Amino acid sequence: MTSFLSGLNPEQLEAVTLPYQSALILAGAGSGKTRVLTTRIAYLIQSGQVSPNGILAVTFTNKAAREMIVRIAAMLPINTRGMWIGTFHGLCHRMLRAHYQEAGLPKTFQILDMGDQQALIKRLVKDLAVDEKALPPRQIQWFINHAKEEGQRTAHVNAYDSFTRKMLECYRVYETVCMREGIVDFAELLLRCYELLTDNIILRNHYCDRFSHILVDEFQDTNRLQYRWLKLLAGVGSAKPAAVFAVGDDDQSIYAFRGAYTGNMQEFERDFAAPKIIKLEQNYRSHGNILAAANALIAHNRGRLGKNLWTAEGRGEPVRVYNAMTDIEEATFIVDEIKALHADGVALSDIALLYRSNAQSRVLEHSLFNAALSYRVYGGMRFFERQEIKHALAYLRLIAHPDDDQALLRVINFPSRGIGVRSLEQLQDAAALHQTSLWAAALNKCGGEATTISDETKAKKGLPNFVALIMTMQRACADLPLPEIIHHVLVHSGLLSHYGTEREGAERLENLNELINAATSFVHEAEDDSLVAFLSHASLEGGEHQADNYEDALQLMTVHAAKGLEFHSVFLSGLEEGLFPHENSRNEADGLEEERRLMYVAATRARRRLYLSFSQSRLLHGQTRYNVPSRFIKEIPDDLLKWLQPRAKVNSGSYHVGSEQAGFSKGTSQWNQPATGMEAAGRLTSAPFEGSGWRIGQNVSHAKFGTGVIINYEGQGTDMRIQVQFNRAGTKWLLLEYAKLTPLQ
DNA sequence: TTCCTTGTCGCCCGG
DNA sequence: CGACAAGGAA
Repeated sequence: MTSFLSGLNPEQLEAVTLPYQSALILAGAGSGKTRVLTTRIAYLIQSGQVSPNGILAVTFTNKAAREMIVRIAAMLPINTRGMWIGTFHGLCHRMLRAHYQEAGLPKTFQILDMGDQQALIKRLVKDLAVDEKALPPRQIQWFINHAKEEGQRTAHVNAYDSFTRKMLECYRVYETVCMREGIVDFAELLLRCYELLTDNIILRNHYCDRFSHILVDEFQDTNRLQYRWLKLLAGVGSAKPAAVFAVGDDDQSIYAFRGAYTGNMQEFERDFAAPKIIKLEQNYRSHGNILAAANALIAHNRGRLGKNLWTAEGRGEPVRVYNAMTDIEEATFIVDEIKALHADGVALSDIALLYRSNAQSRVLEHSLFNAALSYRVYGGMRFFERQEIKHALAYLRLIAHPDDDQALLRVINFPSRGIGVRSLEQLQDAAALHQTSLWAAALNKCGGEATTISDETKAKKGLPNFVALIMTMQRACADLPLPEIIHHVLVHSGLLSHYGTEREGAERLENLNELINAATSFVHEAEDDSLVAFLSHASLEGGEHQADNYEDALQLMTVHAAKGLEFHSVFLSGLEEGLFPHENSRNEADGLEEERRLMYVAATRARRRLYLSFSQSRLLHGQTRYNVPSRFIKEIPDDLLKWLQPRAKVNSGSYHVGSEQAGFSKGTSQWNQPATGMEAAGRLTSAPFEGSGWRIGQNVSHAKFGTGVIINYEGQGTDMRIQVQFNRAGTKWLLLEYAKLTPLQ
């Protein structure tokens, strides 16, 4: 039975075999954290201390949850279904579905993702006639989520100033609408579940009795509400509290900006009466120099719980540093280096190219593309967030739950069926008047009329047509299996034919087809294969469709996205003040320290080779910026670094002439002046267009608009139109024949 | 109503 | 620079 215990180091073994008690495991990067967690679960079950039903394990990502299940299944020949393993949100969702009545939710309640939530708030802001400039929807969204993550309902928020009062007003209205429409956002899943367990003693006792062992991954990322939820579920203070096994690393806490509270780690010991803190400090991933660099860097942070990683491996290679003139040259260097590594036998998929913010990826991608290196960018648009998928899901949501205004607004006129802003306004007024959902208002308006419409009466237009469509779908789909429901909806909504005729529609059609495939595999895997369950799955999972590509490709991602991963070689680009550490971190308390932890996470991703690079100039947001090297480079001892020189001749020749000059000439724009006529002309170079007698860059005068410069033209002969940028009147297209322009100079 | 031009604004990101 | 929203013209 101890087979899976062999190979553990003493600290790991101690953690895995702890007696029935709460414990905090400080697990450094690459110290075998996941192995300890999964082995602990296997050990508890194998030794008969708990049945699978008594286990609850919580993670932050679906990926981590899946990995945990797979690894446990590999160790134990048992059905993992009995255990509750999932994300905080997934587990809360599960409880709310099981007890929707006690939680005061409709049976078919739907989950809002971030995009849905933002759209809803925008809609409300419009209705409230609030000034969007003074109260940006993004900020309102942040306010609401933040309040909920602190466990605060509208009644609990202190609003002393007018700004907060306005925010609070939005929060109130938002809550009312969510209740009426039966929708729930991510933070609400947690808060609602927390309140359910607080208010309902019978339920709470049931779950407290059931889960005797609770295991938490990435504990440093928990927010205050999650912490309280854990306390409640563990029955802290009761006669027999659960044993909570919390694994985390304060040095890798990089989500403070979304509510993670590292104080949870300090308070855990006291609140959960945990007699034991175990440190896992042996690193099995990186060579010595890389670890030494990471340790030296993170030592600059204060208030750490204290931990120093070491390795039994040798020192390995030094950390390489490259100083580039421009961002383009930096990219060229990285590409050359990756080619060399690849030629030496390192798989592309074992090399990561990391950056602080997504905006940096463009230049890098450009160079990779030109060098014909295959690469894969993580963190872009996710499957269930695509426009066409959102539209399809909206129809599905209406079938399951027609009071969902959000979904209705999304597709009431898509594909267009003649319901314009006017009819929509009337509908919204009617709904507001009776305090009902739009759907109810629509039914009211159409009376019994709509229900009698059969398929032949296509002549009917507008609202009645839409109402009939949804009702027909509801009837038709009542007894169909999920994939067929989706197929039916795609056909009858007109989405398929709409995208079939659109010029860029081929990929969208493919995605819609993929949606049916996703539903098919969902039906096979999930216990509950209903439409409502699938919709929840779509919101909670977001769809990480990245495992399907097995081509050997370089990995591009942000440092945040790289957490938890490891690679043979890691390139960390853009190590410049203002970029990394990011300038926005200057205003935040603990901002710099969080940036340093981010850097620590980045460095500890590398097994064998770590490259740090920075550039003296960089084009960002359409402006060339001149940066100084990141302080983080200076925080690494010199004897661990190896400064690389720019490659000689062939390469340097091309980038010095090309990009450096471009960088400096564009540098004039740093004064932020609007482009003058001369500049515009200079960029395009004077180009006469045939037979007209005019040329681009020509200064001209117009009777009404004043003076300006020709910047473009189209057509020919009497149809020729020219575009003139006037000094006062802006840019205009004019028919050359009638414009009566006077040439100047 | 749709298409196209014009203006604004921008960080990191899981569920 | 680009994505996206808002407003004007056909």
